[in-house]
Formats: sequence, structure tokens, C-alpha cells
Amino acid sequence: MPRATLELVAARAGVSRQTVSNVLNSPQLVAAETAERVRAAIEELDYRPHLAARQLRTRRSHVLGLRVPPVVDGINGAVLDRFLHAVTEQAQERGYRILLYAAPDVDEVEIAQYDELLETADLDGFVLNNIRLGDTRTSWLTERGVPFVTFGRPWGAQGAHPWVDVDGAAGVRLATEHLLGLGHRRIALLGWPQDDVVGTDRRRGWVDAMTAAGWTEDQLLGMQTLQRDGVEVGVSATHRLLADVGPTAIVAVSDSLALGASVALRAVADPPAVIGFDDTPVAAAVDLSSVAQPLVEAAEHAVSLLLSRLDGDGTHLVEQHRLLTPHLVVRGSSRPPAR
Amino acid sequence: MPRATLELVAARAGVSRQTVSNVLNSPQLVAAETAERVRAAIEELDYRPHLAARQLRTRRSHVLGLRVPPVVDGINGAVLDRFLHAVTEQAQERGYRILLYAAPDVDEVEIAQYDELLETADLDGFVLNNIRLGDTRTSWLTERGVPFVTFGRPWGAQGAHPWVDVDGAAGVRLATEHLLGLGHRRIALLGWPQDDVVGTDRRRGWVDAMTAAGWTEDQLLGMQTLQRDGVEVGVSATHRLLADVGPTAIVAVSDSLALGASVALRAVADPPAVIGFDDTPVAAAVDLSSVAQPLVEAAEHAVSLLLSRLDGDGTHLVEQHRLLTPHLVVRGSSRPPAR
DNA sequence: GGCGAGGGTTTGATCGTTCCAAGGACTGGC
DNA sequence: GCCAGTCCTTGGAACGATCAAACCCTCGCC
Repeated sequence: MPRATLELVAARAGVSRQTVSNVLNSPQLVAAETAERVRAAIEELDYRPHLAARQLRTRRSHVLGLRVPPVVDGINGAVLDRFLHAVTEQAQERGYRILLYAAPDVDEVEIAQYDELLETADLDGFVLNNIRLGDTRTSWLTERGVPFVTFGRPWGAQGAHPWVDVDGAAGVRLATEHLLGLGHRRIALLGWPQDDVVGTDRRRGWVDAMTAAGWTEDQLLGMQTLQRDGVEVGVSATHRLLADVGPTAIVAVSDSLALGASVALRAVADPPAVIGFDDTPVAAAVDLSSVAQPLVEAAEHAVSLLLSRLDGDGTHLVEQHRLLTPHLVVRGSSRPPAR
Repeated sequence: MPRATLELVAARAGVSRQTVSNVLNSPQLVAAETAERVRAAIEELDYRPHLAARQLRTRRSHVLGLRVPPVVDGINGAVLDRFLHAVTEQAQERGYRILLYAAPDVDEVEIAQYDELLETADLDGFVLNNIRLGDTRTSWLTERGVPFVTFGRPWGAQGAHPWVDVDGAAGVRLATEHLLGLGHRRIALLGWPQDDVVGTDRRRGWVDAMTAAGWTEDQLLGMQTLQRDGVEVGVSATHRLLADVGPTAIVAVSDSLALGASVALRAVADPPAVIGFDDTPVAAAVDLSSVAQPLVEAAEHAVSLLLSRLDGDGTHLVEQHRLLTPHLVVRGSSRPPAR
């Protein structure tokens, strides 16, 4: 059976090409009766529009670009994994598809990819997921008027654009308050270095909850370690905390660090409670409490923001964004303090 | 600056459209000198062909379809994650891109997606990654002559098609021999149910290594548990093995099961050695030895097989396939037997 | 009764590429 | 000096959709 085209459908319904096209794209222009007849013809011939032809004319591909980042540690990769799935599903439901592209962690290379994809494939927009302070990718895209959303806030004062993010401070505050509620007082933090904006944000949740519980900022400075991410780092940092601080509970800004803590605590009698961040499979596997990001929700909003810009009625509210609140998944590592 | 087109480049180089097209697609048809001139013009105008236009004419999109499966357990998701990245990178290097589609675990729904993608987007081929015994998707694709590769063997006698897979039996044999080499004799297996072909294959590696070491098949039947995947299952099954078999080492057919074993063994003095399968981030995190699948290599071959069919010179060797051997990643859980 | 308005439909051109059949230049042989 | 053959180039048509403008009614109004 040959491919059904607009022409064929038109002939079958006894109308012109354009009318068939209108039935699909601008139904309000077509008389109800005619539309009905056309729809029947479409059905009979199992007609589906050829996207490349449409794209050639309209310069719209109905495809969104998404980067698959180089696999690094693997633990946090799981986060992206779920986000990826949710984004794909959301986009699909709304008539868009997701095209992957690989790029190393170098802005210029990634920008070259944008250029290529826009020029040759007419991508309609991008979803970025690991923006940094002073990111040159976002400004490049903004300058060119390319629609995009980021999963992650633009931390600097760089131009505004739509974004979705999860409130890290709120998440860590939740975790800390949960531990306070269990009766813990001396709660230490495994944080990231100060130049990391995400880590600094998450740390704030701990600071807020702890100061509300009576600690002073000065005291807290002595109850934390700020180091880069990693299981090994978590192990050594925890040993230090045990020696210097003697905490009854530890809050970590990542599951990697929290896992390191669990490992370090294995040999300890009456081990402190531990809570991680991201609710990765690893956390579930080792019975570690963790702060869970609402990734499906994040993906929904990301796609919504992007498509409202794309399909919107011109009133594109450029500065839209959404900050989501994570929730705490309580597991075995949420022990009450030893008496 | 307006978009550069073939026409524009042709004018600039003082030749016709077709000649420019030939320079790009059939260079052997064009005189060297002319080609040089054309290439210069392309360079100057920063010309890049518009894929939709090409696609409209040739019915080839240079895009491959890849499914993002529903996120289930998360531990094994990490495997797909790395595969995904590798496939994207490989495809990109060879001038193809990866388009994602989401589908639930229902063949008919997925097939409907194929139909849609082929008809509306001219996808050139598919990469499938979770084929089952008696899969209807592969036969549908085969019937229609749609190029595809699977990551995973077609276990049944169903029609042959290109595939790439990792030799699970070899992997488990490697693990078992490693343990034998450490001095273990009584090595138990945490397996999957018999109706699972992958699990059965992996089990065979254990059987082979163990019989070579002097055990009889009958004896081995008493040294295994065959259950579905999961951390919880691993915990309870391990308790049973400890009571009934008293092994000095345990080989598991997945990291989930192996992790369950590690958890169950935490309270045990002189715990048995444990080895998992898949080398997921979880394994690395808890210092668990594990069999690693060569995913990058698998992706390379998958893309190669698919593209040789697509770009090949007609001599498409339909029944190509590749079985890769995994390697063992030795970590702390590879303890020698307690004396 | 003629004229303008406007809803509904048709017509022809167009997007950028490749296919096709035919045209032109150059070489070598007689 | 002509012709065949080779090699390269050329212009027109086609892919399947949308855009823009023209067209044809019917209706209401003066």
C-alpha cells in the first residue's frame, strides 16, 4: 500500500489539499460537515502527515534536544536517568520528541552542537540539565532567541530564562528537622566546597534548621566538612567528624557522601544517624534515608515551560520558573540518638 | 545572515546545484579542481545541508530510534544509562542521531510506536535492548524489513537478526574461577528462576566452573537458590544458604541479589565472599566485586551492525552478531576463605 | 438591484534537497 | 577533421507539506 498523502486524502474526500491541512491544523476554518468527511477519509487511508515535509516548510521539527552527559560517577547518573524518561514521556504526550546529543563538558563544543542541530535539524528547543555559574551556553541560546529550559537555577545574575529546580535548602532542612525531631542535637554536615552553589544552597537548609534549634553560626562552622563529592571522601570526612565533633547524626548533601559515612560508621558502636540526598538506588539498597527530588514533576514543568513558549499564543512569559520542594524518604539509617 | 543553501553555494562556486550535491555525496563524480572550489565556497558560506529537505527526497532521516524503558528498580537502570550514552556517541560520530521514545512494557503499544515513527519520521532503524523469549517486536520489524539490532540474544528459535550480547555464562564462570583460585570450594549461587533465559545462561557459568572443580550436578542443585531479582530477595535467600549450605563464597547473577547477600552477611563472623553481576555503581559503592559488561564495546558493535546494514554496499550480512566477554572487577568482597 | 463583507474553499508558489535525462566539453582513434 | 566515447555538468521535476492570495458563494444593506 502506498503512503497516504494529503493529496490522496483530499481526492478521497472530494476537497483540496489545503482543506485537509486545515482540518488538522486550523479546524475552526473548516465547516463542520466538510471536516467530518475529511476525517473519515483520513481514517480510511490511515493517513499520517509526513513530518519532514512539514518541517521543510515551517522550519519547525517538533523535536527537542537533550544532552546525555558523559557518565562520571554513576551514582548520580541515576537521577538523570529518571528525569530523561519523564521528559521523554511528557514531550511525547504533547506531540514532541526528544533527540539526544553527546558532548563533552566543554561549553564551546556543546554550543557548536546547538548550532549544528539548529541549522540542520531545526530543533525547536533544548533542555539543559547541568548549568553552572556564569554558563556561556545559556547566554548563547538566549542571544539567538532559541527556546530552552534548564533543570537547575541560573545562579549568577545572568539573563533570566525559564527554569525548573528543586529546593535543596528545603530538602536538607527537612532532613535536619527530622533528625532534631528524633531527639538529635549535635548534627554534623557533610557538605561540598564553598564555591559550589548547589552545595552552598543545600548547606543553608542545615544552617537554618540548626540555628532555629539554638546553635550559633560560629558553632556550626566547627561541625561541618566541605569537600568535593565522592564515597572515599565521605569515609575520611566522617572519620574526622567522629574525632572532632562527636555527632549523634550526620546530614550529607549527596548520597555518595552519605554512603561514605555509612561505610565509615560500620565499625562504630552506636553509630550516628545518616541522611543522604537524591534518593538514588544506592540509598535504597543500603537502607539509607535520603532526600528525594520530585523528578517526574520537574520534568513535567520543564516540558510545560518550554512548550508554552513554543506553542504559546505569543504571550510567552519568558521569566517563568518553578522551584519544587523535595521530600524525605525515611529508612533504617534514621536512628534515634543512642542514650 | 540568511541560511546558506545549495543554490547559494553553487552560485558562489560558479557551478550548478547538482555539482555541489555531488561534492558532498558522490565526490568521485566531480573533478578534483572543481571540488576544491566548491569546498571553499561551502566553507565561506558556512553551508550545512538541511536534513529535512534531504529526508523528504531520499526517505532517509539518519535517525535511529531507542526506547527509554520505564524506570523500575534503578539499580540496573545504570546499565542502560551507560549503554545509552555510548550508543549516542557512536551514532553521532557516524552521522546519525538518536531519537527517544517511551513505551510501556506492552509489545503492541511499542509496535504502534514503530509504525508511527517509521511513517511520520522515516526512522532508519532501531536499537532494542530488552528482548524476551518469543518477542513479537522483532518479528514485526523483520517482516517489514526494518533494520534493527538488539542488545541481547534472540533466545528462541525466532528469525535471525543482528544482535550484540554479553556472555553471561563466561562472566559467572570468571567469577567462580576467581573464587576457586582464592581457595574456596563450597561456592553457592544466587540465581534467577529457571524460566529466565538470561539467568539460566549465567547459572551455567557457575555450573561449568564448579563441575570442573569436582562437584557433581546433583550436588550443585542443593547449593543454589533460584528466585526473582531484588535486594530483599537476596537477603532472605542468603540466610537460607547460610543455614542449609554453609558456603564460604556466594556468586550472584545480579548486583541486587549480591547486595542483599552483603547486607545479610553484615552480622556474620567470617562472612563468605560475594560477587555480583553488572558492576553497577552500587557495587562500586559498597566495595562489592562484580562482573562488568563491556557496554561501550557493546554499543560500538550495535551501531556498527546497524549501520553496516544501512550504509552498506548491499552485501548486508543479515545474520551478523557479536558475543562479548565481560571481565571481573575485583573489590573487597573477594575475601579468601576463613580458615 | 448592485455592492461590500466575510466565511469557506481552492489555486499556485515555495521550502532545500536529490533524481533523472539530456547537454556540453574534451579526448583519442581513424 | 570528424565521430564515438568518456567524463562532467546542467536544468527541470519531484518529495509532501504550508503559506498567501484569489476565488466563489451567500447574505445584508442601501
